[in-house]
Amino acid sequence: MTTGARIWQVAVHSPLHQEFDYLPPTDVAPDLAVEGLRVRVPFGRGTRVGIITGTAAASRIDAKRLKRVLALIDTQPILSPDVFRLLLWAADYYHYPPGEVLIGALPAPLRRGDSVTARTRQHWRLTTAGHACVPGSLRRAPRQELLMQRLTAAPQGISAQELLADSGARAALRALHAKGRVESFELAEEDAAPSASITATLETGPALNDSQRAATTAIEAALGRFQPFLLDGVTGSGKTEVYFHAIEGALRTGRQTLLLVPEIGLTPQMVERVRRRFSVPLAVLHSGLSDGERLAAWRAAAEGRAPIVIGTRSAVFVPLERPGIIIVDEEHDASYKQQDGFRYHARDLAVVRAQYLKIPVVLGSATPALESLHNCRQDRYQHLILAMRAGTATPPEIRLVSLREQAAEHGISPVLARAIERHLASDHQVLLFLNRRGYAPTLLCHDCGWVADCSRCDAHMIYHRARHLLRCHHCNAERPVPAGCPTCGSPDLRPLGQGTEQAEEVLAERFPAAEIVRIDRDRTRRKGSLDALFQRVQEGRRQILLGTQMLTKGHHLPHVTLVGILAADQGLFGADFRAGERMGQLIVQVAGRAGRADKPGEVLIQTHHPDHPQLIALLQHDYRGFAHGLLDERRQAGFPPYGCLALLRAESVHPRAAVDFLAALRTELVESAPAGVEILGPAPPPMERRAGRHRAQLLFSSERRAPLHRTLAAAVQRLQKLPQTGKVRWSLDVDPIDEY
DNA sequence: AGCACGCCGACT
DNA sequence: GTCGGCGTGCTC
Repeated sequence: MTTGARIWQVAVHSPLHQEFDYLPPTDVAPDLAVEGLRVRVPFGRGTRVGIITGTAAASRIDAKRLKRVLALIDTQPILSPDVFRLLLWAADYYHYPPGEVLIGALPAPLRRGDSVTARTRQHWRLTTAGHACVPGSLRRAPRQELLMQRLTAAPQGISAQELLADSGARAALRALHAKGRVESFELAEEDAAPSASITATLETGPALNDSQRAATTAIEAALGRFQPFLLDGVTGSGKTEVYFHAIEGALRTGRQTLLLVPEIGLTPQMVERVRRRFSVPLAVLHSGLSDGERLAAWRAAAEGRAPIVIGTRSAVFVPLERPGIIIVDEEHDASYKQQDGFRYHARDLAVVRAQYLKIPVVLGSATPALESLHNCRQDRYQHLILAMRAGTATPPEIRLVSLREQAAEHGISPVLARAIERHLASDHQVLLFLNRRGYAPTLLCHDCGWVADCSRCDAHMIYHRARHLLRCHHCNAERPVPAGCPTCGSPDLRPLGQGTEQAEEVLAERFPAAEIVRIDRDRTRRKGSLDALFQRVQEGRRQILLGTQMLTKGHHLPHVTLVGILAADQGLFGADFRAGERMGQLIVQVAGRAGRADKPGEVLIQTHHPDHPQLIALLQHDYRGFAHGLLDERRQAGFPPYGCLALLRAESVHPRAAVDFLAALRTELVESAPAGVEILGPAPPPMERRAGRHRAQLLFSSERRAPLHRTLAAAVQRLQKLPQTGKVRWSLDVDPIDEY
């Protein structure tokens, strides 16, 4: 045995569930610490970028087949130790190829092998004329004023990247340049000064109430050690204010905050609030960025130039130079779970990362996930409960409207109709929730019962009246509305059921004095149109807002006093075990939109099941009681968080291929499966055929994690060797959040 | 995933 | 006689 490692293990972007062994380059010191460095390696016929994950004295691979690393790309690890470790842990936990996980976590230019360190960077500083300017002389141009302030405080100049991290800064900087007050210059990378110390806050927040203060105190006391918190408070209880105090706490100790938010839609709002509050550079990471922008934000976070990093799901993997705290806003939100490829859960990984970093992590929600509540019960998380803020209106009154006793006319019961009249008459807004786009979910032949079905999915096509076509909401197929029934020729084709498009029409007829604002994906496909709609709602009165899921996501709607849920039952009886939890979260989130400040709110829920125990619990404004009821059911059924699940999905264009494939796997696995691991299926998912592919799934369940994990590892091993009869595509989903 | 090798239809 | 369809096999 020699002292130096003779083999480097390298993760390469490839779907193979393994790392690859290479010989080190000939000119490298044998004791060089190489873990985490990027390398260029020969792979197959070409060459690729890889990351060194470890070293070994020997390889299982035949020496003749071993190739040599072509070149080292980095001199420092490309990822921080915690992120490196987190990614490797996640690759193992989610049974996803380590190369894809590691390389996939890098911004695109780094994935291709670009150097992380640019030679020089553009900087800006004040000119002599700029120095002569009186502070406050730009009161009518606040962005320019802010830039001037920051540049005055930094005589050595500030990098363009840092300055331009703020929205609108580009135009402001141009204006100042045109006035001759600022000039740019190039500064070598190594001379670039770290950002000036961060103290100033732009705006002071409202005074904290007792429960906010208690939460803030607990979080600040935990700075510097690992401690998960569940910050549990209804809409209007001031969670954001607690986040801001936590961020301030981290800033005071010179540490960065990683703030995770659900997918775009909410992001611009949160970013704006943070910007207004803190005069520090932000790094913002979301899916809408170009490669260059993403790299710039990533580097600002990794190099510690951005004290606050805000991002969606994938930002959980962004390295931080001086991490202080991680905050996950709306932690129950499903968008934290990646739904294809590497199916990780960013909230869960945030907790793991915080543990590695020995820092606190705050999960905030008005409707926490059952998993998080369970973790509080187990004392793994500290439960911080925010009381309703003083001065806020009493919580809205929630009532069920039974659709058994009174028929709804075009989806609106008389009780709801009267309530709408009443609230509009007092100059308020009404929000109606209907989770179904289009005009009608079915087109039916009145004579023979024919229904318009999608040819590629097991689903009805939705009738869209405005565009006069049929569309499948699962595969987006479109076709014209037939003039007559394709089966019997009858011209009497009728829309059946109700979607938002139809509700809009009905409401316009019933409430001619009100403006109807429909908000759903059909309306807001274009970028920015959602913001425009909400802007109109901010300014308007006597409006009926009608929409889908989108309406539940945290926009402030101060003039809404009545919320109506037109059809609560759709969600209650969904196929999978999370349907009840989702429905409850949805009702509470929508109800949270009703009534603010001085205007008392009212919530009406239309249902055919007014005696449903889950609905009744929600009437008492007792989400936690509701959740604990669901948890008891989960315990009895052995479902998460009392057991672990994994779902193996398979699909193929051939009708039986996916089922056969999974059946073959199952046969191989059951012989060796450890005790306590159940393998159910192959079973058809809720929609057996989708976009022309036939689907099947295998459900793995176990009370304990370890044996499940071993079974899944074995499953993946075999899956790769199984003959691919009929081109079966498969994917494994550990901790699935839905069943299709 | 790439990227090649490998056997069967319509083109200069 | 070739260009090219995507089936299957491999990557240290």
